[in-house]
Amino acid sequence: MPTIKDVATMTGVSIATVSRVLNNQGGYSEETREKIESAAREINYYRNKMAASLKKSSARIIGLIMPNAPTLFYGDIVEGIETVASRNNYSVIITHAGEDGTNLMDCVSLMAERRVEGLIIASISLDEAVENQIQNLVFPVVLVSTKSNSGIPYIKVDDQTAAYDATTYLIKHGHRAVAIAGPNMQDTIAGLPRVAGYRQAMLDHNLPVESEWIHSGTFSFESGIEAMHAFFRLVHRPDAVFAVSDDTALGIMNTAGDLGLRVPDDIAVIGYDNTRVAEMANPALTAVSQPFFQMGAKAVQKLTTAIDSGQVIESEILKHRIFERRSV
Amino acid sequence: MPTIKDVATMTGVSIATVSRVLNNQGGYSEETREKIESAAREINYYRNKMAASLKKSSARIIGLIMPNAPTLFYGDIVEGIETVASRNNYSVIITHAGEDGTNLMDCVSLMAERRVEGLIIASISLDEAVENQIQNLVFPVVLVSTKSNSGIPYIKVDDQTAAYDATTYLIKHGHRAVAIAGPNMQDTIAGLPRVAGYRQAMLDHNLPVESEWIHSGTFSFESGIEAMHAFFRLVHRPDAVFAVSDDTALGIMNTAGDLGLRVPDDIAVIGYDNTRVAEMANPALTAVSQPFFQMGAKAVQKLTTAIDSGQVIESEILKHRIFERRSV
DNA sequence: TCCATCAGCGTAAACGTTTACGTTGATGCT
DNA sequence: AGCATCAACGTAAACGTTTACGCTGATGGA
Repeated sequence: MPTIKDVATMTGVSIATVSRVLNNQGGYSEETREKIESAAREINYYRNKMAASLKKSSARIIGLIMPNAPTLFYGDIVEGIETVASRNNYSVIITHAGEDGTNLMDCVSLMAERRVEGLIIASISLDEAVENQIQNLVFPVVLVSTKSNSGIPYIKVDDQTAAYDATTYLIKHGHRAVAIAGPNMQDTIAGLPRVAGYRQAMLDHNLPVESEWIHSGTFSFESGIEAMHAFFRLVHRPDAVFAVSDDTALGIMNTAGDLGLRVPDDIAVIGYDNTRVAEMANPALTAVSQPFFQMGAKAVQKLTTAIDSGQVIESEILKHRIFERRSV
Repeated sequence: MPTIKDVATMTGVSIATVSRVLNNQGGYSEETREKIESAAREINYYRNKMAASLKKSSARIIGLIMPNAPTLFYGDIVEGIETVASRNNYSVIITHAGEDGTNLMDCVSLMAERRVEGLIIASISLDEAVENQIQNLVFPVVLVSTKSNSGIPYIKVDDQTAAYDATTYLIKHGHRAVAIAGPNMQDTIAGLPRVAGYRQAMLDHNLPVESEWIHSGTFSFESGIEAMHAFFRLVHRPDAVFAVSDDTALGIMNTAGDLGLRVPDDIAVIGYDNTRVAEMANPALTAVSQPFFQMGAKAVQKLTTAIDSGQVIESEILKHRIFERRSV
């Protein structure tokens, strides 16, 4: 590939001058600028950012580590990140850490080797080894839609109060036997807090919760199907369910339909995430939202200001919101 | 950040030796390897891939350019790409080219400056300027879910025969008044070919097509809603519709329900894409599939073999398939 | 006329690696 | 003893930039 040296010899100037016009730094005549620019165009010259980054020790790359889970909000979060990244002249490089983040340490190391200037880890819960590794990094890291208990900053909604609000919403609409479907009980970030919020809401409204009303799962569509079948068999059948994801909510709604129950008349359901399928469901799904795009955007903003200022990043709880549609 | 030189002075060897053990190249004793490795760990050394890439003039990065369109298959295609990329020790760097690829030239330039070794452009149609730019690139480029008429290789399904098969499927199931909903008539890649396939299928089965049965749109959910309302008002109302995307299909199904029509009894619908929502729809949506994950995976495979061999990439038509569910 | 100033440009070092090539000492063989 | 061989390492150049610093000639002012 052509280098700066090629265009320098073509135009009879030094590489320093070429570099200067390529970076609009001034210190050259209008005439030489035109010569250089047309020469560069002619030989199809593209500057080598790797070399520049090496010299400046600033690669203008931010890293993104995602789980392999086939989630519908994947695109939103990536777009949020990439949008504000590119606006600040950063490129983003993306990796997957396996279904449950098995591969996370390697991903972090890779990012360090690539000399990213900031790192975002989305929707993966960290074990102690990774937390240690991250503490020793020289660039800022921020978690999105997950959290840490060792000081690594994160951006997420408050799962517990979001869950609290969701079930309270059901209660306010007259439901007394409300169930929860889909939470992974091993998941201390998105699982347990949501059932805790659910429990608290029931408690605060003096409603009993039967143990069969808590049907755990994996946040998946299938979890919703299983849960609904289980609920259906109950003698004291719930009349509303808080699904811990939109996928799960659709599973609930579909099998409710198969079972001859009408949503929301026979059974109300509220979802979680407010992905694009929520409005496409039938009936349209009422859901509490996680603002994925905004989360990604905010993560990059925090990262860039941290990079520029050297200041440490503060965690932030984003406010959720219930999007009322027609499933309750 | 610590460099190779730091660990060299720490252990009393030269940087060449450090480099050798870091790359498992042999030519050192077991003793020094251990010294070096533990020293590296101690000072938290990460090799600088940018510097290495500069020297080796191989960055092991492949570029991915996506549209900004909020599509549900975004995640699948990215995962397909990243999975086989990382398996081959490539990182992937991702950019968005705006809603309709407005920004595409800049994106390509950025990729060239970052010295990607291969480039994937997904789901964006190229204008002449970009095609020219791409022709002059020194690294291989492959298009995914879009095509080119100037020799740039692509991977996609055959939209026209896929559309043909979809409407034939409806016809075989006894429908005679089949409509098409959602195609963008400006889109010569995903729009026109699909209505052409639709028309051909109708023609081959001696079925008349009324002009009102072709309801154009933007592949969106809303397009489906509009189309269904329009169909409903017709005196000769269609009894089946081929939706040009799953989103559109859901729009059709939902408003059909609102209008008191039952799917598939009163009106059958077949989707396109077979995204994850297809199985989550109610009733589950029969759809012709685009294998997004596989498309991404295949793109990277072609890219890596092209990089290694220098050979030119051949376009490939992936076979679509109809996933039969319950909407027809 | 002389000097200061400055636009316009060149020189060279540095960024952190990789790697061709050279060097050293030990070992084995005759 | 003499030599070849080889394991184990060091030296230094190179990759393509950026940038501090220095230089030159023209210009203007006194």
